[in-house]
Amino acid sequence: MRGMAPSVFPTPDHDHGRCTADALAHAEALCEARSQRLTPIRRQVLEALLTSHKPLGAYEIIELTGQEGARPAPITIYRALDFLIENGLVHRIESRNAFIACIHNHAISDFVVFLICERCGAVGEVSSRAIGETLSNAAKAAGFTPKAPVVEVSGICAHCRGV
Amino acid sequence: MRGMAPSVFPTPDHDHGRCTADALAHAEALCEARSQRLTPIRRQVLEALLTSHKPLGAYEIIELTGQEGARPAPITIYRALDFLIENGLVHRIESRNAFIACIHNHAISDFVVFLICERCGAVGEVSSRAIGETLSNAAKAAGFTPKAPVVEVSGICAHCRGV
DNA sequence: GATGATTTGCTGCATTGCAACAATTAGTTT
DNA sequence: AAACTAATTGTTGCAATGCAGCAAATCATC
Repeated sequence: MRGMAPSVFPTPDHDHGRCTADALAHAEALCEARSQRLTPIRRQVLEALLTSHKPLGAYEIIELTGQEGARPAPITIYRALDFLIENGLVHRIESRNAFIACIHNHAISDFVVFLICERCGAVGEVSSRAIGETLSNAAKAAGFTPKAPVVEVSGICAHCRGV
Repeated sequence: MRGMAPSVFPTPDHDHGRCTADALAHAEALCEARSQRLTPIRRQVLEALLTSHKPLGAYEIIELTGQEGARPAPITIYRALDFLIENGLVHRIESRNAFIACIHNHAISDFVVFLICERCGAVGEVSSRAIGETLSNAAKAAGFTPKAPVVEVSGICAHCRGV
């Protein structure tokens, strides 16, 4: 079910618990395979992001992870985020200074476009080979060797536009 | 030598004074046409960006504009930047928290790709209809109504790769 | 020059992000 | 199990980015 037409936006009625659980399982498997440690803190940060399904600022994550009195320091969250981003489990949304869990199973190098709804804050994730190639060609035409493209598009999602 | 394929990266040997002067003249004409005021501060900020030809942080601009003892407050620079961005004279590079003068004469709505050299910091500006359309189509396929795409590509420019 | 709108100055502060070192924990070896 | 090494987390502190709110100055128009 995954692969050909990946769900771009998570529909409001999707099985959220399931999708969170799946993503967590995937994260565990991936860390296992790489001999990386998905420690409690890292797991909590990932869970917070998966649960929200929207981009969260680092300080919002602090709120969400430290319920029981003691809340983690900012640097703790940033370190967990660094780990998750390096392992392709989380993306950083540059235009928002925020972070979002990746619900696709793509490689870190895969080309990704983020569609960010200005109204509800939802983020759609499109992985388009066509765009990647077009972009890559344009870069090369300018003598530029591309590395990590950041493509973030603001707009209004189908749901908010009132389908 | 230039012209049809618009200069993506400013070559290191281009007539810098000329290009700065041209851009300033264009900015003046544009503000005039719109009954907007290109005040001294706004002009100084634009000049600083044009002179550097690289993305500058807001606080770098403060350094560059306040030589004679009194340096402008951050908010002053941010306000000038807001004005310049609204009028399409300056772009914000989200992935760097930095700003760069626009040396093309495109409309605000035009689609622009920034090629950011990781080594020398130079920024190339490509305006590609093909990319714009591909992106727009992908967004629409997801039921998304796009507004302002941010496309920023890190990499190594031709000059630094040692042409 | 009085009036209203725009711009700038000023004070203060919120947000984002990380450095540096100590303490702890996990994993490995003897 | 004790010792050792590497990775992770805690703590303190702070740098960088960005803006709110109000007062003062400037501009445009009548």
